[in-house]
Formats: sequence, C-alpha cells, structure tokens
Amino acid sequence: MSDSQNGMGSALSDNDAMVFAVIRSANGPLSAYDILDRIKPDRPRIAPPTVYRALDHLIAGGLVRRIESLNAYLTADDRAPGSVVFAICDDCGRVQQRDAGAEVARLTKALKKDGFHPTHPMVEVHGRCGDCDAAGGKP
Amino acid sequence: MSDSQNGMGSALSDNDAMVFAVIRSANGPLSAYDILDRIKPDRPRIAPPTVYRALDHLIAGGLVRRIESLNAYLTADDRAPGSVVFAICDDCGRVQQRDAGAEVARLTKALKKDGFHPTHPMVEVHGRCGDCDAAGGKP
DNA sequence: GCTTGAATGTAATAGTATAACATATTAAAA
DNA sequence: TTTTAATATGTTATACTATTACATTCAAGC
Repeated sequence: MSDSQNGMGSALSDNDAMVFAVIRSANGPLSAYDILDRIKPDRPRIAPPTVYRALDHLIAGGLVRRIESLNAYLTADDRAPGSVVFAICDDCGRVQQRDAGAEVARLTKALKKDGFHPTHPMVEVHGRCGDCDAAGGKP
Repeated sequence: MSDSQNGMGSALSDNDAMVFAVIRSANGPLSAYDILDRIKPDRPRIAPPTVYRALDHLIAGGLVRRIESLNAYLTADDRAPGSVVFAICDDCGRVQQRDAGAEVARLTKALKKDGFHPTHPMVEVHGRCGDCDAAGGKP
C-alpha cells in the first residue's frame, strides 16, 4: 500500500494520494472526470471507480469536499468539523469556503426543534465574486 | 398552445402542465427520468429535452424547485421569493421545505460584506425526519 | 401569402456515477 | 505455515443525468 502520513486519521493509499495531489494542484474545483483525465497520462488504464473510491476516502477523511451544485471536488480549506459555506462565482468559477458559523447552527437547531435530526447541512451560495463584479465580466 | 391559468406570471404550455401535474401527483421529489417514465404511458415518444425544458420553465416560474443534492424536483411549497431550506430525510426520502428566513439572510449579508454578490443561495440539510427517527428505520 | 420567432420533436451524444465481479494484498486465525 | 477473512483495487459494463444540434411546427404580425 505504500502509505504516507498526511493529516487524515489513517494513511492514504497510493490511489488516494494521487487523486488528492491532483485536486490540490488545481486552482479550483474539479469534476471526477477532470481528475481522471489528469491522471491518465501516468496511468492510462485508470477507471472511474478508482477515482470515486479515492474521493469517498478523502471526503470521509475531511481532506476533500464535494460541491453538489457543480458535481465537483476541491480540497477542504480547513478541518472544521462543522459545516462549511461555499461561495461560488458563476463567472470565474472560483470558490471560497468559510465556516458555516452561527447562522447554520441556528438553522439546524430550528430543524431539530421540529423533530428533524440533521446530519449533513449543505450550503452553497452562487453569485459573483468581488473581482468579477468589479471587472463586469460576463455581465 | 392550449394555455391554462395557473399562478405563474404567464400560462403553461401543454408540456409544462403535464410535467407539473406529474410532479404534483408525486408524494416526494422525482428525478427528470422518473417524470419521463410517468409520462411515457401517455406519450411514448417523449424525450428528455421536453422534460428538461418544462422543468426550466416551471422553476423559472417558481412552481417547482430543484434539489441539487438529489438531482430531483418537487413542487414549491409556496411562492416565497427568497430562498428555501430543504430538510431531506435520508431514510424515507421525504423533504420538508421551509422559508430560509433570517439565518440565510445573515449569511448572504456576511458574504456581501466581503465583496461577494450572492444570487442564489442553496441550503439542503440531510438528516432523519422525526417519524423515521422514532421508528428507527434503516438504523 | 410570407416572414419571423418561439416552442416542440427527434436523434445523438456528453457528462456523472455505480454495479458486479475478478484479482490481489494484507493480516489475523488456526 | 497454511488457511481464512477482510480490505483494497482492477476491469467491464451499465445506469443515471443532462445537453447539443438540428428539424419541424405553429401562431402572430407584416
């Protein structure tokens, strides 16, 4: 397995490390097939399940996050155990992550009061980042 | 076009009305292909673009909402112009909609303060509904 | 009538994800 | 040490989700 320590509770397999390296080297979210394509030059026979399995491990370990509204993956900015808010610029594709903070906590608390038991809150805010707004790109 | 009034600013085409009827008659979110399958008995030659176009219209008109994390569609509980929170039970699949309220407003306000200009906030909270939790289903 | 534009029909294809089963690797049990 | 079990990976195929591209239809306005 050729493990190497990395900040996840356990170690990463070669596959996981390879996928993680690709995601880290990107400057934005990547789709699973983007990842696949970037690995193929090295390993032409790699197949989707290999990438998806690695993504599962990395997400479970908190190293990678999935953006549901983009079907894309990026490195987790931090190890916040709580939830995260994605601010997604629909012009340039850049994504900011920030701690969900008190607002999301209040929200899940309100749901709990109604009998619902939250496990995974997802908050993804689409819009336009400051740079793009200033530049007026794709108006 | 055989329009009929319905609460959307304009009227619905036959296709749109058909898709809307299917979604309304369901007791939970449906995928686009679920909708397709339920229409096929009546119109065997219906194709995906017809359904997706209707969904676009219905979503634009505020009659239907899309759940990103499920790739599924359901009737909008209300006509709240603001955003909505989905509480999604991962056991039984039921989805509750509630007004996003002050919490989400605070969240987008905080993003604005940082120069980001939100257009469409999405909040989808996965978990377990009260019924399933009481029943201990799929524990 | 003719043109135009919006909606729909139709076929094909792109993009995202998983199922199913084979093989290999590792570690523990006997 | 051999056997067993558990885990991970390889491989093929397929399922599921969504869009492109182009043809056709149909009604409104000139």
